[in-house]
Amino acid sequence: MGTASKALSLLNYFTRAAPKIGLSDLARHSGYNKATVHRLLSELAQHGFVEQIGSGREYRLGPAFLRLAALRENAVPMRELATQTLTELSNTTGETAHMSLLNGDVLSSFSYTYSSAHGTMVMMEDAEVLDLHATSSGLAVLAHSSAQFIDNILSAPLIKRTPETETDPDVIRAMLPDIRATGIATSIGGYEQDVHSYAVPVFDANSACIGAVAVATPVARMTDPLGEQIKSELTTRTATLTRLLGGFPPDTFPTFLQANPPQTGG
Amino acid sequence: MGTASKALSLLNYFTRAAPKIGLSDLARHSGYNKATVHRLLSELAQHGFVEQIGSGREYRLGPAFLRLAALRENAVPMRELATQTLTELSNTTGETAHMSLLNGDVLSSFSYTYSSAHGTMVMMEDAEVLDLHATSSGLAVLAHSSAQFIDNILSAPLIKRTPETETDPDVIRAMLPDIRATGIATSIGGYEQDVHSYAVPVFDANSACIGAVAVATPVARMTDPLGEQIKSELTTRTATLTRLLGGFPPDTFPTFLQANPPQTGG
DNA sequence: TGTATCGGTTCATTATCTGAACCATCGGTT
DNA sequence: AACCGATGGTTCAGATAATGAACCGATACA
Repeated sequence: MGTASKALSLLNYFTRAAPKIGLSDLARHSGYNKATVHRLLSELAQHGFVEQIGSGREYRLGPAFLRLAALRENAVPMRELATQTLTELSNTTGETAHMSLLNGDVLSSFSYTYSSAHGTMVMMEDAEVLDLHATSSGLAVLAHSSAQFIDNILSAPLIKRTPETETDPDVIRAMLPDIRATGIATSIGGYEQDVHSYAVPVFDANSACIGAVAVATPVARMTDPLGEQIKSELTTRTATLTRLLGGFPPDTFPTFLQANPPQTGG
Repeated sequence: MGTASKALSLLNYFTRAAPKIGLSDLARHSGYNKATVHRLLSELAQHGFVEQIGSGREYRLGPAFLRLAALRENAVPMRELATQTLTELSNTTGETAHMSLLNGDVLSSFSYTYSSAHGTMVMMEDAEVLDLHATSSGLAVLAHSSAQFIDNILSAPLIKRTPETETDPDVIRAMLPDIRATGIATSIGGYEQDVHSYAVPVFDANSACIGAVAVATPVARMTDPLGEQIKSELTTRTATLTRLLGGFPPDTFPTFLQANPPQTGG
């Protein structure tokens, strides 16, 4: 692995739950030598990607991301388009809609909208990391990723979030062809107990899967008719979003689901 | 320079004006070998920090920044506090207020608010890079930075943004003691013609200068009374903001400007 | 057809990164 | 006060990964 990758991978250990991390902790988690981590952190700090809190204390993410995120959003106004689609989805289904994006091999929530139709709703958090094996969004992404990526993810230890979480790589692998064929991934209580969700993939201009859009309901509220409605709204609106973002579903993606049938030629 | 720094420094070439950059361009601008740039970009791409647009085409900033910016904002809710201060500033002065943050050696606009008091206002852009030598914010930051940092900035070529832009390092250096003594930096038409601005520095918990808050008016509107009012509002409110952000002005910073006089002991 | 780009790749050379062992410091315990 | 087990940070010989000139294939243009 390249040195730059090592530096960048350190950033993945900062989460909502662990916004500040000490040098030794980071060395332990990453498996790198303390001296290495220190040097990488120094370089990251030089560019504002991390910063130290007290004098000689823990590290946290730096202000550079605010600038770069603004530039990214200016170049690719994803959030705006996504929020629009999600709002439509949560309005028409009366449930929570969210979009997640793949950053390297980390899938994290990007945007979400709630409906005011019910007293209980599935709640989301910004930048929450979604397990690829334990969420409908994760499965949707996995199903449309390269064999190498799938191997990479499934060969790592799979966390058992709930009693319902499937952690057998072979079982998960066996689920993917069906997800590919239908274009829809499902999760019932695999990530959070009492949450039932459907997800469909989002693709970029190279037809690579970059994330997913999902609609989640409390398990008790998910009936067959609601499920059908959600799947229908989800597939058509997400197909539109993919196109708005400049992306194209791959040839293998079930086209009967798309909002507009593909043009022959052009 | 470390390899990680080289990778990170590539990100600085992406701007609002140049959101997409090709491999050869990036190699030229950075001065690194094309093979090196390619390898670094590949590593950045692996982690979602850059992405390629078509098949084998230009690069742009990746989606990882959205996630990391959300985490940063969650850990350090700067934007919220800054926006509040800026809103007060633009309301009481009737002019444009903005805050900039230092990322490594790049100062960029972070947040800004307008007033509706006049028909013409100084306009700002998100993530706009502000020249350290040619803006009041930049001078405020420079004046409270280390000698090494100042040397580093002033030894590089200084862009002449307008006919009024001061580009002589020695002249700029001679301005700094006065800025340090008064706590306020001024720029009249040095960055954008017809813009007069005052800026004061913001400090972190280590008393390092992390950015600046400024109020900018059209040159024609800046009278002595307005200037005095702006400087007064700017210093007191920014001192409060620094404290809210968990920072402390250094001992050398003129304390008579601060909102609350420092406590002896504690 | 010829030229000048482009993005991307190769591989011997070499510069950079690595990591065990080392400080100095801090907080808690005895 | 002495000890312990942490912490963040530093050193330097040896291991490893970064480097860059030259290369390739593709594309665009005249």
